[in-house]
Amino acid sequence: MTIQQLSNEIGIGIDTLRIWERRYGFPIPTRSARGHRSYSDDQIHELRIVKKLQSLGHRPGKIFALSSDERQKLLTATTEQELTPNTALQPLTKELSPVQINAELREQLQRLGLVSFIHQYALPLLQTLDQGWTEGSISIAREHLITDRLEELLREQLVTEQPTKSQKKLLFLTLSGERHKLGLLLAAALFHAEGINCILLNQELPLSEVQKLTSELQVDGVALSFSCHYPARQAKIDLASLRNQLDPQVKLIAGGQAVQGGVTMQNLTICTALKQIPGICSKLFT
Amino acid sequence: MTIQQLSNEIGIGIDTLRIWERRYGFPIPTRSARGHRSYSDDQIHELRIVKKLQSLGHRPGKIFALSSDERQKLLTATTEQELTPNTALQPLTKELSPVQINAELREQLQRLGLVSFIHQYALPLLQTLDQGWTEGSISIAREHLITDRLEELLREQLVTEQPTKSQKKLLFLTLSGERHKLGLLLAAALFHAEGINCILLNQELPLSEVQKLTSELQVDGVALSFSCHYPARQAKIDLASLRNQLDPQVKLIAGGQAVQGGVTMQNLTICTALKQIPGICSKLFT
DNA sequence: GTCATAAATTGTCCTAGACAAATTTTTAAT
DNA sequence: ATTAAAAATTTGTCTAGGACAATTTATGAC
Repeated sequence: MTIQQLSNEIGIGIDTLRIWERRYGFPIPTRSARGHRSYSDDQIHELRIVKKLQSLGHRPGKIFALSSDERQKLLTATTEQELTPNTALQPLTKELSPVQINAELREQLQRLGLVSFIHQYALPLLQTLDQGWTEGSISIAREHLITDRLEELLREQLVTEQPTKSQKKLLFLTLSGERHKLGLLLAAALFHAEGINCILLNQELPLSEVQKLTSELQVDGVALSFSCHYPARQAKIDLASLRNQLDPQVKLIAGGQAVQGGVTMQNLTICTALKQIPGICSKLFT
Repeated sequence: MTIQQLSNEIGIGIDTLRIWERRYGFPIPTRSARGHRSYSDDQIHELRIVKKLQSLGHRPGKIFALSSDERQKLLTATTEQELTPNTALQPLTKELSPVQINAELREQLQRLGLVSFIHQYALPLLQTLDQGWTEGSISIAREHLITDRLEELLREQLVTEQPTKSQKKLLFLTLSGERHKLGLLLAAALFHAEGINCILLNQELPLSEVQKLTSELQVDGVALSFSCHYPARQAKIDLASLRNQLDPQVKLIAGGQAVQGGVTMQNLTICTALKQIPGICSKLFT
C-alpha cells in the first residue's frame, strides 16, 4: 500500500507519516524498486490503533514509546471505562443481515421515539461498535455497514416527519475537509425533535459559500460540526470568519471535539454534548 | 487560503499545485510572513476552471498556455455542445427553497417514474447545474444544495420501495479516496428499478474490507464507481486485486470515467453508460 | 498509412530542513 | 508550597529542489 493510499485510508497526512518514521522509527515501510514506501497490513492496523489513541488524547511521543502490546492494552484501558454494556445490542453487531439491521433499528426507533432512540440506543450502539473494533471482534466493513444504515434511518426522519409549524429554520453543514458527518446528523435529529426545521447538507461546503446559502435560504441559524480530525486552530479561525460574514441575527452553533477546547466568541454557541440541545434550542429561539 | 485548504477544496494534490507553480507559473500565490503560500479567491476560481477543463480531457500544458479569458471560452465551448436545453428545469435552478425543491423533485419522480425520472429529468438537471456553474449563474452552494436533495430522494427510493422478490443482491460501494458517490447512486437506482436488491454503502471502504463484506452479506455481485478524480491506473490495479479476492461467482461491475479507458478483465463488467444497465442486468442475472 | 522508437509531458514520490503553535518542564517569586 | 513566567520540548505542516515512471505526442522507417 502506497503512502497516499494509507494516508487516505486512516486519515493521517503524508507529511506526518514521513516525519513519524524519521522521529519515532515507526512505521518503517518496505521500499519498492524506486524507493517508494510500501506499508504492510500489520503496519496499517498498528497505525489505526495509534490514531485512535491519539484522538483519545494521548500524544505521539508517549504512544510510540510503547510496544505494540502495550498500545493495545492502553487502548482497551482508555476506552473500557466508558462502555455501558447493553446486551440488547449484541445481535446487531454480530449476525444480522442489512435488511434485518434495518428492521431492528426501525423497531427500536418506533419503540423509543426519536430522542430516546438516539440517547439510549444509537449512542450506545456506536460506542459498542467502537469497542468492538478495538477488541477486533467487529470488522471495519461491518462497522461501516451498521453506521450507514443508522445514518440512512436518521436522515429519513428529518424528511418524513414534517416538523411542527416552527418558523425557525436551521442549516446543518460541514466545511470542506471535514468528512465526519454522523455527529452533525445526530444533532440535527435532536433539533428536529425540538420542532426546528432542519436542512442537512451532506456535501462539504467551502467557507466562502456558507454565507450565500444562509441568505438565500433565509435560515435562522447555521450549525457546524468539527470532529477531532479537524485542526482545532483552523476551526477557531473558520468560526470567527464565518461569524463575521454572517448577518448578526443568524445564530451560529458549533459542535464536535475540535471546538471543545475553550473556543469562545460573541454570538457563538458551542454545543459540547448532545444533551444540551434542548437547552440551546430554548435559549436561542424563545 | 492555505495550500492544504485549497487542495481539499478543489481536489488537486498539494504536490501538483506546487509543481504547477514551478512549471507553468500559475497559480503564484502571495506568501505569508513565514513564506507559506496564500491563495486568493480569484486564483481559487481560476483553478476550479482549470480542474474542470482537465476533467474534460484537456491537458495542463495547453490549459496553462491560455489566458484566463481563453480558458473561460474553451470551457463554455467544450461543455456547450452537450447541453440539452430544458426549460422545465429553470425554476429549480433559480429561486426555489429547499422545501420547494424537494416538492418539485418528488412531483417529477411521481410523474415520470424512477427510470424516466433519472434519464429525462435528473441527468439533464445535473448537466444544467454544471453548465450554470460554468456560466457563473449558479453558485457552488446552490449546486450542492440541489444535488443533495436529489441524492436524498434517490436514496429514499432504494429503501422504501421494496424490490420484487428477486434473489439477486448487489452491493454498491466506493473505495477509500473516491469521494464522488452520485454516479453510483444513479446506477443503484436503475439496478433497483430492474428488480435487483441494492445495498448502497455511503461510506468509503478499504479494498481489503470489500471481500469480507461480500461474503458476510452473501451478495451476488459488487458494483464500484471510479470518478475522473480516481487515478485510472489505480482503478485497474484495485479491480484486478478485488477480482482475485472475490469468489468467482460474485459478479464484479465497475463504472465511472476512470474505467472508460479500456479496462478489460475476465469476469468484470464495465458499465460505460447508465443506459446499459438493463442489458447488464439481463446478461448477468438470467 | 502503420507501426515502432524517441522525446516531451505530467503527477507523485523522495530527502532534508525550518518553524510556529501547543504542551510540558523548569525556574523564579510570592 | 503554590502560582506565574520563562525556557525547552514536542508536534504537524510547510518549504525547496530533485528524481522518475507512466502517459501522451512527435518523429522516422517501412
